[in-house]
Amino acid sequence: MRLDDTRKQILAASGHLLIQGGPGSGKTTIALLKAAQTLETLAAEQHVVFLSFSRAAVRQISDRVGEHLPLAIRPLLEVRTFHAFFLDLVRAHSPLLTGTSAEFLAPDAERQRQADHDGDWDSETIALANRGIFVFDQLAATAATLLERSSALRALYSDRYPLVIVDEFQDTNVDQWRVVQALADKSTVICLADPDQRIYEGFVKGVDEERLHHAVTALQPTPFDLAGGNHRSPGNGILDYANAVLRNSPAEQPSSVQYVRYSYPYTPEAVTHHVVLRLQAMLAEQLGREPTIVVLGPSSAFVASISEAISAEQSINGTQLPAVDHELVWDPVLAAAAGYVVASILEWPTLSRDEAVTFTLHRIADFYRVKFTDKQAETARSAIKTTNNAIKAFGLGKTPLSKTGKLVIEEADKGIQLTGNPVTDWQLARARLRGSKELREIFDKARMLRLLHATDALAWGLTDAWDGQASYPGAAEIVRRVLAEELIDGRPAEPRAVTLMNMHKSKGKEFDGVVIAEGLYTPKLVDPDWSDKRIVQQRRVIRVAITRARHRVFFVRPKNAIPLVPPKGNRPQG
DNA sequence: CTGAGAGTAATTTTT
DNA sequence: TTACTCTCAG
Repeated sequence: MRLDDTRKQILAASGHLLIQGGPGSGKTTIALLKAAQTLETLAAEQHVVFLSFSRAAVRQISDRVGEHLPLAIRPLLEVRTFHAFFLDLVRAHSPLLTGTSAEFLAPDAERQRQADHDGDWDSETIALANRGIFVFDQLAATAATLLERSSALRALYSDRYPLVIVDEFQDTNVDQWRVVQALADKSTVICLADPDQRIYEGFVKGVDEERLHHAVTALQPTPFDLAGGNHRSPGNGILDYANAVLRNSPAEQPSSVQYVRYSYPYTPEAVTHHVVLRLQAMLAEQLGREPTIVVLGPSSAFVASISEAISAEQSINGTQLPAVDHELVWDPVLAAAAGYVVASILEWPTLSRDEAVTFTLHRIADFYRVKFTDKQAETARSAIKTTNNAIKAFGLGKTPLSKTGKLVIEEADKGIQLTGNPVTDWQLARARLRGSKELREIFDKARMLRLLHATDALAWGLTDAWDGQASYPGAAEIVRRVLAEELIDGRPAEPRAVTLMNMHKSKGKEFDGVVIAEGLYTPKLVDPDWSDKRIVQQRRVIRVAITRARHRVFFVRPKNAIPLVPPKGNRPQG
């Protein structure tokens, strides 16, 4: 990359820096160049740390380290997620605060506890942290408190990390900001930010629209703006169009952005299937290689329904559409909980009738504990209660009142013939989950495990568990362990040709082609009934989604959806 | 206490 | 369309 004046100034500057720039403007690149400068001057034991939000982002940054840093100094740059960084800090130093060693509550365990807890969960997580038990959300707060209270610890960390780079600074929450502030006392801090990519403010606790102002006031950084540049999609109008959507300003629609409108009897899922294949063909021809494509939707549930549709071949208008191999990015916790239910059935042959029924019913209750969230409180709560009642009734030798309870007993009495092939046995066990609303739901969610491509690791684990005759003793525990490993330590999978995720999750990623789909009964892309604030926020999300594309964007929208931008001039838009 | 039926609303959360 | 919450009969 040729260095322009702004970049030369950044390399020449010292002290705290605030580097702003839009999607694809090269913030990461200039930060790596700046890091390289510092790395050459480090004393022994010193490192530079580059903090980002997600494992996927860490992976993308790490992949680019090779392009900008000489081999010899690469190990001195630590590219890490906030959480991994804080986890180490808390693990090493929280005994100072709590007097006991640190213990961590994984997300599924946290949600189960939350379901059993009466009263405010946030205050409970603080109480737990005071006893040395940490949920993910308390890691940043604890790290911040430790650094604020102990000048020795602050000095230790600043000495070890003379330069701290903070990615996606606009979306840092208050505790992450406290950590940065504490380190900024002695370390140099570089904040990378795009205020127009604030997509978490308002609903993620502690994320604040004033964050950049706080930083300017507290750190007095030298500001730089890379706004003009665009290295991701130069010359094809995608960025300009995305900015027009952000500002709701009139825009010419570039040929790289196309709309497909659907109406009854076509479903958004089927039309998206068609569009993905068409986009794949267009880009393959344009680029002369297999393109990467992402399908983005406003909600995870809607994206999951698209995933289900494109997993099978279907015909639309007499055209046969082949199934599309793809990856679905999905919250794995609930799918895992459904997986424990399936796995519990794989243990039946080695359990007594009593044990088998009770074990599986407990896993069903756990599923609803995990499902418990503020929004789905009543449904989950009543399912937990009903299942517990069934367990109690069964324990007393009575027939449970609930349908699910009766069905589990019925199935356990039938027994299950397993073969030792984990894949077919898994399907056999899963097929027992039907006949009631609860069992059907668990059946559906267990399907996600296949889509998460967790099944390879699962199959290996189960193969080890097979007792050689009839059963998989300890299967539920193995499933729990395999999935927990995937969740906490798993490196993000290699990007696949087609990926599906919600729009928020796409931030920081890039693909050759992007399909943005909008459903009929699922949340809209924009809705004039929303508050102005929500519309502005949603337009930021759509801009993020559009700018993931290097080459082409397709929208799939209902026929009557209102346009995202007013047409330019008086010409009617096609 | 469970589950059927009616009425209503449909987001986003890194680890 | 689907799924959540509330109400009420059995």
